[in-house]
Amino acid sequence: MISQKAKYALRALVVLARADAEKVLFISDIAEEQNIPKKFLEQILLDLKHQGIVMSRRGKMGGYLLLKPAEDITFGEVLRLIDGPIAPLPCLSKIAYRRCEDCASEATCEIRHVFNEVANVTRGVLDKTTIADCLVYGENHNAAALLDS
Amino acid sequence: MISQKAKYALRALVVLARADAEKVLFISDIAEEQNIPKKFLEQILLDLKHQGIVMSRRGKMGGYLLLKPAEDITFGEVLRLIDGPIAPLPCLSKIAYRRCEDCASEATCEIRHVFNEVANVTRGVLDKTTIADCLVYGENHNAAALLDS
DNA sequence: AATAATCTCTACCGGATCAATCGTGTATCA
DNA sequence: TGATACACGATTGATCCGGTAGAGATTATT
Repeated sequence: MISQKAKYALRALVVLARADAEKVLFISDIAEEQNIPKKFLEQILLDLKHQGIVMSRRGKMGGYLLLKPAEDITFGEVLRLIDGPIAPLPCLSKIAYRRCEDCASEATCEIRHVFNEVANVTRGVLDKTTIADCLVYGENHNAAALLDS
Repeated sequence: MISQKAKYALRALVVLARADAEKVLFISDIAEEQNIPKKFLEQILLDLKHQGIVMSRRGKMGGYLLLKPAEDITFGEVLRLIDGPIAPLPCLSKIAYRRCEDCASEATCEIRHVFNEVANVTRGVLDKTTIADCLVYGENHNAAALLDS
């Protein structure tokens, strides 16, 4: 399960991507559209800003906008920075490798290859999918909403 | 990341699978071989017993053994029962579906398809891999240990 | 019958993490 | 100058994680 925070981050980025480039959006507007607690979203966008994914302008008429094109922001990137490693075991993480202390040896660890395979397939999806790939789904918003109900 | 508990569970099952069928193993022997805190492993094996994966015999000379052949115990099964759903979103779980409260509609949710794809590929690995698939790696234990060091 | 070795089960604990919320500060525009 | 935005650190309450403690039940051995 990914965290609520990561979910919010991804959805906020989609909203920003949907807006015209160069146009700044208020935190409050994004929060309202996506049902995200405003103060929580502040933190999240601040994190994304520190990681160079979005930019902000302060003061009245301030707001947020994407710093990179949506095609260049992958799900993997966002998830790693919000939730940490994607790998299911610390000894398989690329960004935060850590030995399993209780494990005698990585070569003979009985379960490591299985989770290595898991890590590879999930990275396969997450590192190739970008925020831009989500934009199509927002288009016929109303039609889809009807279908779902 | 999977939990420590799940890791222990899987490794304990591998140990049980490696023993002759019908032979009961002490918790303490499994714990020692795999560096698992004994009291914690007690709880884990009890869980696995309640789920019908292992059997126990009480009293002196008691112990645990597999209730099903190792080929029939999948990683997915064990992970679901220890760590809960494999799906990265509650609205994608098969064993514990739950609507995302903040999400307006599943059909228009911008990120749902991406995580659905993730869920499918990870389930693809975890539900086809069994405890028996791990047994080969334990065989030339010593050779592999040397290579790893 | 006593004893020792095992599993059974419930309760508990400290620390970490999660999902927010609060409050204050700072920049900017009208 | 005042209103409106973001900036940022602190705090909170709930839950989970990893593990420990201890009493009890069951069985084998002596």
